[in-house]
Amino acid sequence: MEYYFDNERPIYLQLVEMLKVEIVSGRLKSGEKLPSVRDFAAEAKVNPNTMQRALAELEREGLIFTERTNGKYVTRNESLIASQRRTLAASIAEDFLRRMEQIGVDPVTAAEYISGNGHN
Amino acid sequence: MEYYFDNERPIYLQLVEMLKVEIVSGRLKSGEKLPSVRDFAAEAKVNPNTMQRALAELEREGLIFTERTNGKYVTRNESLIASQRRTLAASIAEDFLRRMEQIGVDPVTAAEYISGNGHN
Amino acid sequence: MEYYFDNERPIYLQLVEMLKVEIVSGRLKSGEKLPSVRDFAAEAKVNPNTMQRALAELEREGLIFTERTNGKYVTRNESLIASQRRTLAASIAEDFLRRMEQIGVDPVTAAEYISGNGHN
Amino acid sequence: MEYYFDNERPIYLQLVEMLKVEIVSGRLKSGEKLPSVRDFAAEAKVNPNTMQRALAELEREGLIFTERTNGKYVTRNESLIASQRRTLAASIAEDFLRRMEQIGVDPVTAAEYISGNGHN
DNA sequence: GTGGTCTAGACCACT
DNA sequence: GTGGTCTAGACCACG
Repeated sequence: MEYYFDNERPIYLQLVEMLKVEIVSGRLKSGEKLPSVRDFAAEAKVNPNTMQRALAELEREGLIFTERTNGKYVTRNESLIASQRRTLAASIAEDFLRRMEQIGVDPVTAAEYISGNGHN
Repeated sequence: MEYYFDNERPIYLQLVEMLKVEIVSGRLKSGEKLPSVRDFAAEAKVNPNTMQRALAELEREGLIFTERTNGKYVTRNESLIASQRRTLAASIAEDFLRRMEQIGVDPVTAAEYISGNGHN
Repeated sequence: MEYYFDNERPIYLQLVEMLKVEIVSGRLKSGEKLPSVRDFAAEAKVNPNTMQRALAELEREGLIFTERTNGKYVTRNESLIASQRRTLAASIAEDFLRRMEQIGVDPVTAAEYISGNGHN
Repeated sequence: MEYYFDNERPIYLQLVEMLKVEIVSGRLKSGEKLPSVRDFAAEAKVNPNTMQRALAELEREGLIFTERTNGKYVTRNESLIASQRRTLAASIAEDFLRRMEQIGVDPVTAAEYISGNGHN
């Protein structure tokens, strides 16, 4: 996994988003053990505290859990993962429609670009 | 119009994209005279050379034209603008599907998030 | 306000509890401006980051809110404060009954110590 | 039994309280022989002198007595134990009301949290 | 001056 | 070696 950060938003929030994508996509599997905070931070080239903060946020959302002194794991609650996927998908869809509206394309026409009917 | 740039890509290319959106959306109207390069650059807080480069690229694509000693104008070729809108829309749609695939949502399901049927 | 911390639990959590008590008791009034994070930290003799963490937690719970570049304020949502007071009271009551049970006093007898009937 | 001490108060006093709870709750039975001071101290992970001091205090209050060369025993005076239980219960009740007052809950409302009527 | 973020480095409990 | 916490100090955007 590649980590690119822009300077506009907090790194820890960008980490949260990227990790969330990894989880809901299944690339980080339900129940899978994560690297140690230190290793994970090194991999992403951020300070361990920053990674810790991101993981704490994911834990707060229930997507990962901690076994004390042992490590952190992706939640085994697959329905929660599915729910988060739907939420993410909805926000991606919203963003899509917003960008389409920005260039003067109404939602119905926008939908045609997805379902692949009668244009271009 | 707000101008935010990230450091990952050339600023002039980001300008090209933003200006293209302004044109195909109609916020910059067909035939409308643009501000002087100097003013335009000041408005976007970039170096005039950078703005010049972005406008040259738009001219190369036919979206604007120059009246020597007089200024630059948005093209009056509305079918070209429409064509560019379709191209932009197609790339936005492509990006949408790519992001959906990233999180494990197939195109058919993705389309339902747009047409608003049977998900969530 | 006096700040004493024990070493068994994180300082920031102890801060959260103490500040919550201040708010639900009304000593920190609804809508009242808090001291700056730095001043507040100095007053409590903790590192500003620690105070920041405690305040972030209170904000997450909705008990305080931030006006960017301006300061932090106690929520104006008085029903939320009342709700938190009930929650806190319930946990204090639970603790009371637990301690009474610890020394072999059943809940009914325990209640008499509160309502002040026929014992001692 | 678990022994946790905070650093704010003398350990021997904390021991006194914990042992008193054990006695009035009946987990240490009337007439029961206590472990040797040495063993008792080891169990609680404190210095034998500290344990000795705690037991001396309990003896002063009559809750335990010493058979010279033989060991220490919980008092057989059950009415004293019962009296101590009432005293302890009263102080727990007092603490409860104090904490409730701290958060702005008056005694009558506090009592309802115990009897379980008409709140929340 | 405000809050927010990030880094570096340390110490702790737990196993 | 693990996560958790704390401190110190720095930089940033915003107004």
